[in-house]
Amino acid sequence: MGQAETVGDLGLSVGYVLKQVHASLRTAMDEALRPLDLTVPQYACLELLGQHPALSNSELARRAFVTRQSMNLVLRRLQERGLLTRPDQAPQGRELPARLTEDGRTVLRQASVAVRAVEKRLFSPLSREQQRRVRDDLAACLRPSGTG
Amino acid sequence: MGQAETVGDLGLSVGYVLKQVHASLRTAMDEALRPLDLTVPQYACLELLGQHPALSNSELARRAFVTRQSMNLVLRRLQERGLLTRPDQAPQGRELPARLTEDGRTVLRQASVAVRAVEKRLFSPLSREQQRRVRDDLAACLRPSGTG
DNA sequence: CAGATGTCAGAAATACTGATATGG
DNA sequence: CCCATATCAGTAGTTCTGACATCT
Repeated sequence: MGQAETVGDLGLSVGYVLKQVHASLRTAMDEALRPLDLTVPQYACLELLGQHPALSNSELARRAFVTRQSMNLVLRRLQERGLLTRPDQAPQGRELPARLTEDGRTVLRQASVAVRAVEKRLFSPLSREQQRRVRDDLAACLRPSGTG
Repeated sequence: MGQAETVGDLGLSVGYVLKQVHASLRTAMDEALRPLDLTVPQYACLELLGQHPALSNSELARRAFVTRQSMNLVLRRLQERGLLTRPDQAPQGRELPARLTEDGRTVLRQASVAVRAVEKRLFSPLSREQQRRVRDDLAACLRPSGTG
């Protein structure tokens, strides 16, 4: 092993470790949300609407890291289940602001509890101070993001 | 008001920030690997084989966070391109250990350079010390829970 | 028999691309 | 005209599920 120029060990790569934790989080969230019949994108949609009512499809897609097309399907499904409503006509422009129904808020509350429990368990090896530091450090990598 | 029990702000959730950084990393890696005609799973496969020769399909799938079926397709594609080889017959058991070809090593070297540049840029807001700390803290979240 | 592996097949969700229409 | 939005359509890559055979 004389490769000093390469990363040498994937375990030493911040990106690879990040991917591992993300995969663990995703899997755990899937399991936690399954009893509520929610996928992660569906939960993300509800959570976003809970905190930012009347977001449009495109805006929800951006914040949930999915395409507009995918978020469109998510919105339809959640609307079918009566968890949210969208106006038939755009109040202004083309945006159709989505809003949670009473049922939607109820499901969101249950989902939030489940997801927060998952996060708490996953990051339990870290102190609150460490968790705050990790969050802030990671957030610092998003600001300059010319990447998009 | 009245909802003081919820997270309140997704930006304060370690998981959400983690997801954002992961999405940025994934997008940037996609762009960096496109000129080499490699997808992220394909790159992951090459990188894993570069560091751990003769890994089997199932083992590669686990470490790359994809299903056996998906990794099977990845291996076929890379084999078609002559970047790796697999024995026609299993040396022992059912495992078909994959190995990089000379071309595979060449492509991997180029891909590694590109990906490391992406990581370096993404985490540039952090000092080397901060990067090390984030990596170690995240790694600490992987040891206990066998979730993923 | 149990367990891991490789592989095949079908259904489902998602992304990418392109196109259309509408509104600012 | 340019841009963002909503939506539809087609293609592709991925996942999930189930299944089967092989080897330890």
